[in-house]
Amino acid sequence: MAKGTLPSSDSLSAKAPEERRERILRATVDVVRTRGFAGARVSDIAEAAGTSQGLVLYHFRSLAGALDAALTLLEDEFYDDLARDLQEQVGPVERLRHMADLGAGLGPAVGDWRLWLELWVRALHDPDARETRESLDRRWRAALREVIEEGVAAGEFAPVDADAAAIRLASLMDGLAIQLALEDPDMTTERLADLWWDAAALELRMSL
Amino acid sequence: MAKGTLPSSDSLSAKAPEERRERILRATVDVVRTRGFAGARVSDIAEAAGTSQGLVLYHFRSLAGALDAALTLLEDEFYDDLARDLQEQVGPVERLRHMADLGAGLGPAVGDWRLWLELWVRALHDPDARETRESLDRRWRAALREVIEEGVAAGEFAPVDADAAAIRLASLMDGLAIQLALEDPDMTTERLADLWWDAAALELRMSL
DNA sequence: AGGCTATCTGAATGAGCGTTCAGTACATGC
DNA sequence: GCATGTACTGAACGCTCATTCAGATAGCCT
Repeated sequence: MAKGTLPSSDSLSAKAPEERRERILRATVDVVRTRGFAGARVSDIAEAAGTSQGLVLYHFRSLAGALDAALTLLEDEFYDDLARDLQEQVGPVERLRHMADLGAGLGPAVGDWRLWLELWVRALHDPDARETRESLDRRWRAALREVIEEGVAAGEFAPVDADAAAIRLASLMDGLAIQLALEDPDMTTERLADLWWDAAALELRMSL
Repeated sequence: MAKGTLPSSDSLSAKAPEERRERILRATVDVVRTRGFAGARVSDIAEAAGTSQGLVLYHFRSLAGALDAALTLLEDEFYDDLARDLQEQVGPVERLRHMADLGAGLGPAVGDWRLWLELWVRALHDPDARETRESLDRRWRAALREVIEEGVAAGEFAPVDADAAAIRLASLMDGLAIQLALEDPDMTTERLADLWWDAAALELRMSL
């Protein structure tokens, strides 16, 4: 007992290999979150996952491979979370309100904005990351545009240019989130949600 | 001839040491712009400056020292450029218009948004960078707020909450600029300037 | 002239880190 | 039971890169 691979009767393992792989992926995301893409070391990941360095490389071929895999995991989860989250809301106003909360980091979905910052900078130099972030952004913007169009159709919002409104509101969210991620003294989650919501009201001529 | 340090009679040098130091600083900024903070190597800087690695370390003690110095150079120039640039404009509307152009990367001032992205991420992990970016942001936001207050006082803008409007417009600029920096297919300098200007018009109830 | 200091170079050093590899343990099929 | 493949480990390798260092050069003071 108490050695490398544990037999199926032990407390850990079970369907060991896949579970292990998953653990490493989670660990990779965590490490990127705290150390950043540039600061992520194989040893950090291994330690965070409770495995050897060798295993990280065994499953993902290289550090870059692990980082890429973590990126796509993130992308997939973002899609799923966003879709599920928005389905739960009923009208356009509620959905929009919910998106404000998501951006402010309240919902479980989007996760940490620090990761987004990291992704952006990695996208500056890595084509894979560039594509991932573009895809994520498109998705988020499209969701926003749909909500806006829905609201316009329902007569809850003024008949605005949905495309422009969506890109502006999405960008505003990004910009506000930067301050939040960097812990700017005059930005909090509540203030972010308020500022964004007010901007949305203005943009869409909602009666507050 | 054609060896290490050149005598004062030669085509280069003159007040050599300071000039050399400056060259290295410029080179550092350039390298960060293209390779990023994380990718900047002493050898890159030396090569870009046309000097030896040794000299970079001689002047700045360490790579981190050079990066820090480049950061403060950036900060100083940003202040100067911004102040000078805005002084040249006459009314609040012109100034605001000018800020839109600055953000879009037209003026010579602000420089590349890629650098800002890099700064943000560095700020996530380095306290010095955090302070620099906070200071830069405060400055930019303050300038924006002043222009807004000026416009409100002159009756050109509606009597809005200048603080909220400034932080929103500044954040929107950041968010839009991210797309620009990442060369998102549906963002251009013109579109950025337009989107931002429209948002400002909306926010401040300017009659277009 | 002869030290002294500032400036500058190129090679050497050594640490950090990704990747490779030889080997162990276990499971499965024969 | 034996071979084979998968999962996994820890040590070793080798490369990149910041930093150190032993000089070289040129002005400056005396």
